[in-house]
Parts: sequence; C-alpha cells; structure tokens
Amino acid sequence: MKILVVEDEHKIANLIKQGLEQEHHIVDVSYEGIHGYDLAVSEFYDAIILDRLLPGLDGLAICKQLRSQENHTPILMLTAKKQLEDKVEGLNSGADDYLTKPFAFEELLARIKALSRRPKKTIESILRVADLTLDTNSYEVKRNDEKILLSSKEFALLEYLMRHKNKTLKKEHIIAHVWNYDTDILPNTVEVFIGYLRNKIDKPFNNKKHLIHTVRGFGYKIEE
Amino acid sequence: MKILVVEDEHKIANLIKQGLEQEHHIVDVSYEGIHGYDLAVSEFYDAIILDRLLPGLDGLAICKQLRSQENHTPILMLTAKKQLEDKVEGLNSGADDYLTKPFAFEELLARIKALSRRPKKTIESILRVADLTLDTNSYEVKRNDEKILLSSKEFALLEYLMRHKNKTLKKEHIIAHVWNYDTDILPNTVEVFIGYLRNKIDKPFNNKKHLIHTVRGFGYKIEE
DNA sequence: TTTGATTTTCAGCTAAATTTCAGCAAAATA
DNA sequence: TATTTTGCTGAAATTTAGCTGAAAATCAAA
Repeated sequence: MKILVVEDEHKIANLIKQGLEQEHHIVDVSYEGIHGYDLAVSEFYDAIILDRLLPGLDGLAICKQLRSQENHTPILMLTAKKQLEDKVEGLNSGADDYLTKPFAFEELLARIKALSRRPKKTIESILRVADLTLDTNSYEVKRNDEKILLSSKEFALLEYLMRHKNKTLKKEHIIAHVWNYDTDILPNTVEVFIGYLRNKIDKPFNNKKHLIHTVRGFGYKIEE
Repeated sequence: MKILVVEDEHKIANLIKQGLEQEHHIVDVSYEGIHGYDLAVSEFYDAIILDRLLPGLDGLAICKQLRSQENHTPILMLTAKKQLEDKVEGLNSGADDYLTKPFAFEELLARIKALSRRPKKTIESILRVADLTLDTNSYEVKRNDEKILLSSKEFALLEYLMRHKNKTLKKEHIIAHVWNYDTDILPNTVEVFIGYLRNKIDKPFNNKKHLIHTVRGFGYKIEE
C-alpha cells in the first residue's frame, strides 16, 4: 500500500514511516500542510495519515478540500486532543477514522488496515436509463447486462443524451455539444447516428421498450 | 463530454487533447487567451481547462470575465506555481479547481470528471396560465399535470400567446411573430391552428374553463 | 500503401405537419 | 329579416422532417 503521512513533528512522522515500511508499505512523508495537500492531490494513496494541528494549512482544512474534490482516499486523523467535539468536527470534515496521541503503533497499523479494507467510496460514474448503463470511467455500455460496443461518436452522443435523460434535445443543440466547434455538421448526421444507436441499443432488445425517442420538430430524447 | 483546453504550450495542449479524445471526449483547443475566451462564450462546454499564464488574456482574467457573465461552466485551472496565494487567487476568480504542473494525466482526468458531475445551475423557463404550463426549455406542455403533445407550430403559437397572456393579439400580428417574415400566410391558417390548440388544451378538459378566447374583430387571447 | 473501421453526405422514401380551400355557422350591420 | 362579415372546421393538397441504404470521405492501423 502507498500511504501518505502529514505530520509536523519530525520524530513522530519518521517513527510512523519506519514502522509502516517494515510492514512493506510505501510511505511518503510531508512535514507541512500545503505540501502535504499537494501530494495528496497529485498522487494516488491508499490511505492518508493526517495530523489535526499543522502549521500553514491544518488537517481539517486539507480533509475538507480533498473531499470537496471528490477525493475519497481513506483518511486517518491524528490528534493530541481527546475531546469529543474535536472528534465530531474531524469526522464531519470527511475523515474516516480518528486516533488520539499518544498511541501504540500496533493500534495505528490496525486502523490503517481496517480503513484500506473498507469498500472504497468510488465516484458514481455510471449513467442509467432503465436497464441501459453507461460507465464514464470504463467506457462500458451495457443493456440487460450485455456489453454493447460503440464507436467514439456513438458513445459521445449516447452519453450526452443520458446526461440529459427525459429531456428533449434539439439537433442543433446536440451538434453544438457533441461535435467540435470548427466542424460543419448537417442535422442529418445526427439522424444517422441516432439510427446507429437504435440499431445497437434498441433493435436487439425488441422484447423491451425502446429508449430512444424522436420528438418530431423538437429533437430526440432518451427515456424509459 | 465536450471540453475546451486553453493552453499556449502546444505540446501540453495537444497531449491533453489526445488523452481526452482517447477517453471519447470532444476536445477543442485554443492556444491563445482571447480566442479561447471567444470559444468559451460561443460554444457549450462541459468543462474548461485553463492555463493560469497565457499571452494576451490570461487564465485568471478569462475566468473572472466568464463568471461575471453568468457562465458557470466548471473550470480547472492549470498552474506552474505551487504557492498557496496563487491557488487562493485562482479559486477566488471563480475557478472550481486547480492543478499544478507537472501532473499525471490520470489526475487531470479524475478532476475533470469530478467537476462535470457537479449539479448544473438551470434557469427556470416555465410559462403559466391557470393550470396550463409550457416549459420553453424542455418543450413540455402540461395541463392539470397531464402531458400534452404539440407540433412545433402549435407549440410556437401557444408560447406566443402565453408570453402575452391576457392580451388580445391580432392575426396579422401573430403571423408576423410565429411565422417567418417572408412567408405569406393566410389569416385562416391562424384560425386553423387556434382550432388545433383548442382541441388539445381546452376540449379534453371540458370540466374546466377554457383558456383560449376569440375576440371577434380583434384576434385571440389566452386568459384564465 | 492498403485495408478496414468510422464518420459524413446524399438521395429516395414515408409519414407527419402545415397550409389552403370550401362550405357552414354565428355575429354584426342595416 | 336579409345581407355581409368573420370565424370555425373537415378534408384535400402541399410541404417538410426524419429514416435508411448506400456511397463518399476521412482516419487509423498494419
């Protein structure tokens, strides 16, 4: 596992680093808030150990900022305080667990393990309409659990329709969103691509209701 | 997704473009501030990647200008600097996130995804007369919560009437606004379309008061 | 360069929407 | 009441929007 330790007390930081490395983990250490934040943002860690009180940008702030950016790396917050309010504040900021100093190293290790074992909060990346799904991370499109292969343009068009499901979208509007600014595209091109999509996601499932609808005079929409 | 990249270093810009295109996104690139700004204003993007330092109009200025025009397209700012003040300044100018160069492409991708997932600000666009509503954005017309399907001319006519509810509108006037200025349309055509509208929005609800009124000699109006 | 896939245009077709027409009814005028 | 004007409506005529097979153009890989 790759772990980031943000802790201004060099002694403690290095102790943790040593201990974790003995357990075969990769450990980055930062002694300063902003630097730590930059690391957290630019690298992929399996867990972050974060001191509550730091010079510069403190643990709470880092935590909040990361979470607001959809970074769900498990965070273990370290603090000298034992007060309950403090704990509540920490967890509210998006930390996953909490450990008060001083602590036994075994304790830290156990917590880290527990955190990394938890199912990762993944960014919800799947668009859904009825039994049709489009995963914007893996670029997989499925209907009824059958994989559907789409070309790049077909995918972009379907994604656009699905991001605005139940809403009728004009052809000109579709062109503006799905094609580059310097390409002149005829409305018929959209019709053709709608046809391609229908061949792949509606026609093969003719026992099911079709999802792509023409709204004559107004455009197209995808709807259950 | 459609993404605009404004970056003067051709190499970086093209790398980003290539990478994003591999992920099925549509990418427009601009190597220059003012041109980039023009694109941001005239096209519809799901996200904008903006270099902090640009010749001509720089990233900060573009960002501020867009925000002052109520353009809320998510913006990811790229910067070579790591200073906190710089980041703060970037976020204050209205950027949604920032990334310091150099960065891993994976990181860029993750940030862009996170940004585009934020709920979009939408403008209310519904016209109302009694229990009849017309949404100029989604082209939905409802009376008493029942959907009503209209053709595009019927829709345009109803929209015109509703935009001027309680006001009597002459047939010539209606023709001038609802039809192209260069088409010769007989007044009878308006009568026919008023008939179509009545069949769809008044007749099926004959327990309710009808909304479309003829003002003999002067035209039509929609009124509660 | 060749090959195959993808994107874009084109042309013909069909169905739906639009427009005109003609006859009728109601209202206004005298 | 008779006449004229104005609006309504069913249906025919005309136009347009959208679908589709196939060709042309573009792109990417071998």
